[in-house]
Amino acid sequence: MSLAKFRLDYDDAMPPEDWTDRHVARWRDHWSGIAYDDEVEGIVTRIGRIARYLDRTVKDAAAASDLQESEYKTLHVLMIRDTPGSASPTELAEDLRISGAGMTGRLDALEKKGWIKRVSAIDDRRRVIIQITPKGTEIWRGAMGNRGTAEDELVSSLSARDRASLNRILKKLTVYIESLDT
Amino acid sequence: MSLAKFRLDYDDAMPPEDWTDRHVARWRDHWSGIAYDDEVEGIVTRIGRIARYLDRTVKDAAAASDLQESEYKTLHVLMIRDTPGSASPTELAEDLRISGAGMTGRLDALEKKGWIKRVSAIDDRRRVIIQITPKGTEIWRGAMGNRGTAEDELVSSLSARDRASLNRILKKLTVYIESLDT
DNA sequence: GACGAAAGATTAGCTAGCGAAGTACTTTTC
DNA sequence: GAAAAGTACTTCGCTAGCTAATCTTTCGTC
Repeated sequence: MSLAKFRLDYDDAMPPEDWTDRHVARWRDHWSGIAYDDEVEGIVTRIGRIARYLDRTVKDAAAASDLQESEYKTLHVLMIRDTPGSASPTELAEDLRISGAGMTGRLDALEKKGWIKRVSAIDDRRRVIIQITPKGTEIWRGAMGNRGTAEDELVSSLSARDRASLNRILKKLTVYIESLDT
Repeated sequence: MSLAKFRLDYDDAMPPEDWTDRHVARWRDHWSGIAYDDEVEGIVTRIGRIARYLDRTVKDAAAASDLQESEYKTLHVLMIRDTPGSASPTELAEDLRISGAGMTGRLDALEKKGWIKRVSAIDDRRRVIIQITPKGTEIWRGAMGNRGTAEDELVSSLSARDRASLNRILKKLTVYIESLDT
């Protein structure tokens, strides 16, 4: 009980100043005529900075396995689906939010390295099925390991209680966002 | 008091299922041999998705003022500094995290449109000073207005209490991240 | 105070990804 | 059952941004 109380106090203490605090303080005054809210700006800016950090960790994890970020991400979306390691170029392009033309380029490179292969679908010969190879699976798994570490370390700088709160509140935001696009 | 209690209950209620929940459920099993934590994955994935949504709102805000995202962002970093509307190409390139060469290209385009001008520094003639023009300021302010709206709407889907908690917890993460890079 | 090193910006050549057009199939429609 | 419309992927030409090289000016030091 007193432990719980201690935890509460500990969690609720405001952390020291960060880059965003300085940014907000500097910018508060320059928005004359435009609606401005410190708290909104703080949340939005911090989410942006955290996301950028996470992107960087993905890039580093890829580099540690001698992969380009785009190569890692392509293998990744190929693996994290209902049918792991198997998908059409169109599906992958949608997941990666790149064009079909861009996808062809990426797949060409991956195929040349022997990490995926193209097989044509028997039932519909317009379609191509991308299949990850054992070599591709192995290299993806390697990068995956490095990546987890950095994410775990970031999140473990929070108490269990903060982790749960954060997840809950973030989910409110994603639920809102997902309710927007029909 | 009873209102406060109600709010507490309301805030703490788990929101409905989102994309990330489905993603986590689907992927929990496929990580055999790799450390995996639902909560970490949830936080990381949600932050990524929210950041992407925010990026999209910036892009839309820019488009609504007939600006390319890169044009808006360039004007933006030029405006949000200690000396608003005035900076060197190198400083801008650092803020935008693009190369010097890329910066030259962007500035060429903005100068042609009459939104910035290059003046050379009197004290150090290697340096070029980028100055925003009144026309540039006006177009930036326009895009700025649209942008705030979407961000405000997103954040206002949270209670005041959740907003404060979120900001506090995010700040712990940014403090951690900023402690990493020396 | 001269000359090599450094700094700031630009130019040159390259690459990834884009949109639009093209190719090869499949489905719909009359 | 053949023409028209639609779908899946690839090719083509272009653009933005990258690295490396260059040009101009300034700084440091002997």
